[in-house]
Amino acid sequence: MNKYDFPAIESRWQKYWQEQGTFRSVFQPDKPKYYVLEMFPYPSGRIHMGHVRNYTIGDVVARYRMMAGFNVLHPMGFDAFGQPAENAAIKRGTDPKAWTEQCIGWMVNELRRMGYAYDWERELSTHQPEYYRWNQWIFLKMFARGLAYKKGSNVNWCPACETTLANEEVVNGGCWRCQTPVAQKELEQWYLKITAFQEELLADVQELPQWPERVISMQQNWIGKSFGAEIFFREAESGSRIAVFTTRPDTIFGATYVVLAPEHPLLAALIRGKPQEPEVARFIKTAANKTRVARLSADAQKEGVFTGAYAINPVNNERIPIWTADYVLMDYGTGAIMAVPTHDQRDFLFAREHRLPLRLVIADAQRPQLSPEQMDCAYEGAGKLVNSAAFDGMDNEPAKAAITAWMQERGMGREKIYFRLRDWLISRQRYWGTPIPVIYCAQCGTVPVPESALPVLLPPDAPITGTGGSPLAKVEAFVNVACPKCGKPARRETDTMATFFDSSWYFLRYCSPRNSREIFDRQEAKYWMTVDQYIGGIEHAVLHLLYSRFFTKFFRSLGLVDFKEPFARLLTQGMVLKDGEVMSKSKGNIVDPDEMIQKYGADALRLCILFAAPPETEFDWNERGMDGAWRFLNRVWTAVQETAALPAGVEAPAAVKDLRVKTHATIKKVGEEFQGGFKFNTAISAVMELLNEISPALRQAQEQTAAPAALREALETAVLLLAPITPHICEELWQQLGHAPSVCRAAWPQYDARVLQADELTLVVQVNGKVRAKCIVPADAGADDVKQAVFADARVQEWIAGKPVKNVVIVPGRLVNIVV
RNA sequence: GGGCGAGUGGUGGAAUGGCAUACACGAUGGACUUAAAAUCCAUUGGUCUUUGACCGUAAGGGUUCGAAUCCCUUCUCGCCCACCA
Repeated sequence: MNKYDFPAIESRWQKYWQEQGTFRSVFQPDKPKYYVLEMFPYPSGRIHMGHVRNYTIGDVVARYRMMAGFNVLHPMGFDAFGQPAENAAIKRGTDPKAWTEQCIGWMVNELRRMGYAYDWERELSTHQPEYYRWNQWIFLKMFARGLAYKKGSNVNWCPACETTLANEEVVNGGCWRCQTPVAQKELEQWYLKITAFQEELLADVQELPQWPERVISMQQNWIGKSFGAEIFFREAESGSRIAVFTTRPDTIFGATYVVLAPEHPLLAALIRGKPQEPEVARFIKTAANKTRVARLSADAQKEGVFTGAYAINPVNNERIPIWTADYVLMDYGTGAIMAVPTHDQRDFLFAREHRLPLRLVIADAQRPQLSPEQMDCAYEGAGKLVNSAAFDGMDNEPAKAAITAWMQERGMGREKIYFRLRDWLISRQRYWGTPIPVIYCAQCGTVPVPESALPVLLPPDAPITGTGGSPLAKVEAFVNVACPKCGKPARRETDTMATFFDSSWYFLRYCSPRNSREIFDRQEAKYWMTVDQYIGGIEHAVLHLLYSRFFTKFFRSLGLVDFKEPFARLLTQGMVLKDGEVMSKSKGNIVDPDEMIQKYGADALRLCILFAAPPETEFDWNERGMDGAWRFLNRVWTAVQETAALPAGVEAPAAVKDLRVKTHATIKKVGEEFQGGFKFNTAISAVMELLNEISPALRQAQEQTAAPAALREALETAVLLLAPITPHICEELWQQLGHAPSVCRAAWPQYDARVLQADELTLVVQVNGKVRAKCIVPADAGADDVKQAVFADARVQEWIAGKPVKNVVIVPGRLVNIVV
């Protein structure tokens, strides 16, 4: 029997789908919808195995939903702005736009060769003015509400990319793109006030039960809400207020010194004229020059110096020294802490190094005799308060609130909540991005570009060198503009937006991608949104996925949408590794999907990548899996050919009963996985098992030169169940089995519960928990019948011979355990 | 340092309180072939006194009639966060 000719079959059906518009999705408000979305790619020019895995998972879900009768939206587009296009421009002198569009062209071709069921009519690319004008529109809406603002601050700076970075883009102290250690730089930049939504972003994770726990906890961690107290110390000489933030107000009586961050604004005044001034000034300078990584690295010594000044602890009027140390950060809390070395490990280490005093205020019930001198680490556990005046003897947990309330009454402090989340820095000193629609006028100040003047087009002729600041600043025709307010000469903002801005709302644009009047059609968005199933890499857990939630909440505040969360259900697929490592050009270990398509076909690649492991698990690429997938598809192919060659036979109920049971059990299993279990590997193995039962049935049919109906049913079922996974070969086989195309329009098979209802069951019989026999009983046998049948078994008798039966445990339909 | 997750044949993995190792890969043997490839068939956790028994899911303990699965202790690996007060 001939092997199936995948190059011909795959291109034939790809052409058919394109010509027929099989995957075009149309707004039909009365039809149940299903929106499947995979995170859109950066157009690097080539798809890699990670893309293949991501998009194949999405494609199976989309195709399954189509067959199950849903109106499916399954779009694809390109996250086209970004640095690689500029780097290509610098390296090869190409135009970023031309380079990007060429890459998009290549990728579209590769995606088509994989047979993905995308509605290509909805394709969008973020570098098109028709798209990015809405970025600018969103920016203006935020600006009008004070949610986009410019401020001078110490910002993350990547020296290699020569641009600023958002906090979320700093990974392990390095640039997320090139790993270069991030420096700090004082710059005036544009921010989006994501913190305005911090409470909602935190609370609404409750609305995301279908998200992986891991992503939820990463977001919670990132937003970082801490409950505590702000306590007002006073400087002993001047009486100026030093606010500290603590989550442990219960330890206030144990504070033995205060530490200010080196950048703390009060510091200069504190040291002025004191003998410590030069040393402290030197320390401040050194700290400022350290990179964030060096300063925050866990094993770095806690460095600090005494300022010469003292603070008064409001609760007991104690005079304690003020230090400055680089373990205190200006950008969290108040930039100042009260140090309680007995109950905070960092303070403990610092106090020991600098011989600062310790006082125990929480008793450790395990070690009641413990004195501060004996401690070799801080006691951070619970206990009763000691050395804490009126609060002695109170449990420390209730003491937190009690002390805070007590301080609040006396004006010594107040309850306070701090978040770790910072506003989102979006200015980038790069060319290939959305121009920020703002004009600076000497007279009118910062003036937003009027909506009617959008889009602010990216000029095509900027000099891209990778150095020397924003390329747009060098384009006179772009920079020089009349002030929209007063008409006098003014200058445009020359920074562009971070590209994560572009991807924070693209899922809404897909609902009406050609709408030129508004950002999206509200009716269509209301119909299609929310995204029912979103699929992408875990690396976006606190980047794209947080920003998209933020934008959605902003749109809701504008009344543009009426839902809280954009992605109802999220699947984070694992990485595809090669020899235990991430595939990368520099390691030279890239497996090219195109090569696999040429050698084995797109269907085999799709099957292989889904069968290798459950979708969340990372797995190591192995080409042997391709052989296995190819072999399986050929077995299916051959089985259909051979069955089609046989005349239809008479049903022989007894002989084919098992095959029918298997067929319907497989429908049940595969349907469950496609609906949400998403263990495609076991769904595929279920179909393989079905084929393993089809093979002997087929051989028997060939001997009798007639194909029983159950055999046909089993084969047709296998083709339908495989159709979402390996669509090309299934289209071909579906036709060969005598059906009109397309298999995508065929109804998803339903299992018949009556077929699965067996009249006889095989029970496992255990004696003392060990399997000793198997016993066939009628399905409707009662406990007594089962006992009788089991005890009648000769092997069971052998094992219980002469021993008194203590207990018999019966698990209906499964097992009997006899305890002797 | 904190949090989360994982550890099962030669390999990827299945089983999430009820037959451990489904399905596949690899390996071995056989059929077909002049030969090879492909295909098909069989075997494939370990040990032993091999028609069968015992052992076996990182290690040890516990709960249970019954544990890979639940609980405790330990070890190893992975990921995330991390002087966040």
